[in-house]
Amino acid sequence: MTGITATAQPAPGASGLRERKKQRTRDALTRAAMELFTTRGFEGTTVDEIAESVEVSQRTFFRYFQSKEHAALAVEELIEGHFMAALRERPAAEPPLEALRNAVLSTWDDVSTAIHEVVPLDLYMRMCQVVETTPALLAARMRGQAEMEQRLVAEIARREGLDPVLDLRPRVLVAAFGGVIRAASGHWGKCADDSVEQMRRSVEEHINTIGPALTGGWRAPGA
Amino acid sequence: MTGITATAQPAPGASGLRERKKQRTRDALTRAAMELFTTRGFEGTTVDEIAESVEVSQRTFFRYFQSKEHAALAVEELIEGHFMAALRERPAAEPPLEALRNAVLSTWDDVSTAIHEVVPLDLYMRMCQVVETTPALLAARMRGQAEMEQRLVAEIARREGLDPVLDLRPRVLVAAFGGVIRAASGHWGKCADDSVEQMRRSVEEHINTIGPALTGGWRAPGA
DNA sequence: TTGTCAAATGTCAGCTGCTGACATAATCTC
DNA sequence: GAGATTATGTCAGCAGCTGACATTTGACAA
Repeated sequence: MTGITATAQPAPGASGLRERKKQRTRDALTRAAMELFTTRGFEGTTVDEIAESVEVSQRTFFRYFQSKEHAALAVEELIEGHFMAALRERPAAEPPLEALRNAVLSTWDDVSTAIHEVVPLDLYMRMCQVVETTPALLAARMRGQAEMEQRLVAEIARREGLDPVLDLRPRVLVAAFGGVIRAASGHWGKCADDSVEQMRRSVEEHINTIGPALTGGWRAPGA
Repeated sequence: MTGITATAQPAPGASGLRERKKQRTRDALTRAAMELFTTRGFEGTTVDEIAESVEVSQRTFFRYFQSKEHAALAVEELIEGHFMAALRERPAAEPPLEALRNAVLSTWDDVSTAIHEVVPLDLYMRMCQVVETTPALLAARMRGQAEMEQRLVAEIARREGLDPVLDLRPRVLVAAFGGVIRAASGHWGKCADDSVEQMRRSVEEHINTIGPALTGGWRAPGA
C-alpha cells in the first residue's frame, strides 16, 4: 500500500496495528534465531526452540521464513535491498564498475543503522562468523547472492542500454564483482576484527585490487 | 595407487573385486539419480525411489552420498577433479589467469570421456538444465564451487610464491574467474544448445570478455 | 457497541531427508 | 576353510517442512 513492494517482508513503513505486529514478530524471530545460532550453533538449534523462545508455534515460524536458513540470512537480505536501492540511485554517467563500487561504499552507513533497527550490531557480526563456518549457511547465502547478481545484471544492462542476453559484459562484470565481495567478506570473517569500519575497508581494498589482479605482471615485487 | 588421490569416491583404478563393485554401485546410483531427476524433477524424486531403482537400501544411498544434492552433483565433482589436476600441470611460466584459462580449455576433451564412463553425455546435459532451474541444486553447486575456489586460490598462490592470506590478488582473481565460469554455464544452460562444443565456446568467449568488461568504455558501439 | 469479514495463528497429521546402532552377508587374508 | 574386514540391510528416531482445518485477533462499517 505504501508503494514500496517488498521482497518477502511485511511493508516496512506500515500503518495498521496488524502490520506493525507482524513486523515485530518477524524481527523477534530473526533476533531469537541469531541469538541461538551464535550460541548453540546453527545445526545445534532447532526451529522449535526458536519458535518457543518467541512464544510462537513452529508453523508460524515457517510462515515468516521459507526455511531455517532464511531466518539466519534475513539481515543479509535486508542489506541487499539497501544496496540495490543505492545502485539505482547512482548517476547514469558513472561507468558500471564505478557505480557498483560507489553503491557499496555509499550505502554503508544507512545499512548499519537499518541493521540496528532489527538486531544489535555485534550480534550481526557474530552471526557473520557463524555463516562463514556453517556449510549449509554458506550454500544458502551463495544462492541468495546468485539471485542478487541476476538483478544486478539487469540493472547494469538497463543503465548501459544493453541486452543482457546478447551482451556478456554485464554478466561477467557482475560475476567478478560478486566474487570480489565474497572474497572480501570471507577475508574479513577470518581476521576476526569485529568492526564495521574494518569490513568497509576490506571491501574497498578488494575492489581496488580487481584491476591489478587481472592484468598479470604479479611477479615484480615477489621473486 | 595411481597417484591421483580422489576426493571422496572410491579409488578410480582400484584392484580388488570389492572396490570395483563399490564403484559400480556408486555409478549406478548417480545414473539412476540423474535419470529420475531429469524426468520427474529433483524435488519430485525421493531418495527411496533412487535406491529402489538400483535395488539398494536407502541407508546405502546415504553411505555413498552425503545428501540427495551430492548425488545430483557427483559428475560436477568429477569434472572439478580433472580441472584441478590440469591446473597443476600447467607450466610455471604461465601467468595466473592464462593458466586457469588454459586448464579449462585443455581439459575439455578428457572431461567428456571421463563423464561418459559414468553416464551418457546427453543425460549430463539434461541434468545441467535441471541444476540451473532447481534452487536447492543451485545452492549446493555454489557451495561446491566455493570450496573449489579455495583450492584454486591455494594453488595460484603456490605457483606465484605468494601468501594467500596477506596477498589479495589470488583470491580476487579466482573469484572473478569463478564468477565468469558460472556466468558462462548459466548462459549456455539458457540457450538450450545441447552440445559440449557450444559449451566450450561459451566458456572461451566469456573468459575473453573479462578484460573488456572491467575496463569501462562500454558505450562506444552502443549509443 | 456490535457484527462481519479477512488475515494471522495454532493444532494436528504426515512426508521426506538423514543418522546412529546393531545384525547380517559379502569379500579379503592367511 | 577359519577368521578378520568391510559393505549392506533393518529398524528406530529426530528434525525440517507442508497441507488442512479450527480458532483467534485486528480491520471496518452499521
